[in-house]
Amino acid sequence: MQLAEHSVRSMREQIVDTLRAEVLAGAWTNHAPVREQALAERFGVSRGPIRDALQELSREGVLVYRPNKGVRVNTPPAEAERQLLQAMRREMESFCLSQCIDQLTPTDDEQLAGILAELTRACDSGDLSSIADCDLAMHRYLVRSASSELEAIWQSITSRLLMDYSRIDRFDQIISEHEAILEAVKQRDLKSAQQAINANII
Amino acid sequence: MQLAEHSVRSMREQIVDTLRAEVLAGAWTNHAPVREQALAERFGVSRGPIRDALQELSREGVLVYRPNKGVRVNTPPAEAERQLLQAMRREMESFCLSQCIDQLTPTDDEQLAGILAELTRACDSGDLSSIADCDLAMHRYLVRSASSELEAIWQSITSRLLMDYSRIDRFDQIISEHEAILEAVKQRDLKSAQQAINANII
DNA sequence: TGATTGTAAATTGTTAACAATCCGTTTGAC
DNA sequence: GTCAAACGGATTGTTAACAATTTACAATCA
Repeated sequence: MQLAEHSVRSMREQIVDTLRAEVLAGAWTNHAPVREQALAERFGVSRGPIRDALQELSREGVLVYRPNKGVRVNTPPAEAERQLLQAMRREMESFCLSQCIDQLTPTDDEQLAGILAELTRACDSGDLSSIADCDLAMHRYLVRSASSELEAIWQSITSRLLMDYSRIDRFDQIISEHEAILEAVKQRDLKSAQQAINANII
Repeated sequence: MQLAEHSVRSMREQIVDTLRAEVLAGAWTNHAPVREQALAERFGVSRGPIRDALQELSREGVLVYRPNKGVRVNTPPAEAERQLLQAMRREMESFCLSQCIDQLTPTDDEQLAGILAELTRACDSGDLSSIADCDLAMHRYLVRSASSELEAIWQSITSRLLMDYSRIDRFDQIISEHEAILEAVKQRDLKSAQQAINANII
């Protein structure tokens, strides 16, 4: 189960991942526009790579782009749309599990356990940005293990849900849900793993 | 066949739409890499907007990007993946139809009829690029009518299917399938329209 | 006052030059 | 002859300057 070469991450990808984590964790408001120059100075690069990153996040649904006016944080979807997006996310993750579960190695189990450990730490310290990051990282790992092709669609769906982690009040529930996923995956029990994932996607 | 609000299209969007139509119609091979300079000269702009367009098409799944090596045309998905993508496309278009069908106006009917007319012309002249364009345009119109938010995801799914229009041998079937869709939509008959669309997505 | 136009600053869009990287070919040692 | 290092052209990645557009605000007029 070989993942894509992670060592060679372009500048753009790093910026994209950083900004996405911040937006999805609710660190940005959608009232003020995002300014390219400010981000360029923050990351120590020119506006070029910043524009690339903002464009990618717009395509992904985290941000909204309007010609000559820059980008803003997207707004959460209407209820009916949200339900469709969640149904698609469930269907997708179930499929990816069925594709990859029998090809996972103990190394993958360790990777997932590592993410879970980090999630636990994040919950202890109440670091919302890190909680959001770890929660999604676990799901993303399984999707990517099945198909890097589907990962982009999964990310696009998940980003558009704009889940509000700041309204979570029971950190222990998040942890136990992800423990259940990891346990089922470790035992290569497809049905249980799918159930655990469906229970986690609410 | 474009909605009014899209009359002001940025340079990037125009390039993206042009290149996507060509790739999806099978006009490009995936053996040779796509060169930025050649496209820049063809469109009469610098490499900047070209890079933007190629990046967007990569995110969408039409092309595949590799750092420092440019982009290539994507390869069709494996069979299991293809079936998942099609199931998601069906689910999505059914949902969008249910959302928009009661809010469509006679103007929309005319727009759709116009696309169908163009599709018929394209089939008569055997213009594969135009056939692909019109086929997708009809579905896109209905998706966009329901939610511009979902349009990007729909496009991403549809692009990755990399449907091979060059293997179509019965043009009359495409036309009649789309006639059935238009007829059901005109009568605001949700069930029939959903059936007609499901029958068309093979 | 309230609306409208004109102007300047701020911001995004585009370009061309330069830097970094890749890839095929040559060169040279063994 | 084989292999590997080095060279050079081609291509992508980044930057800074410039152009086009938007926005905020002040001046003008009814």
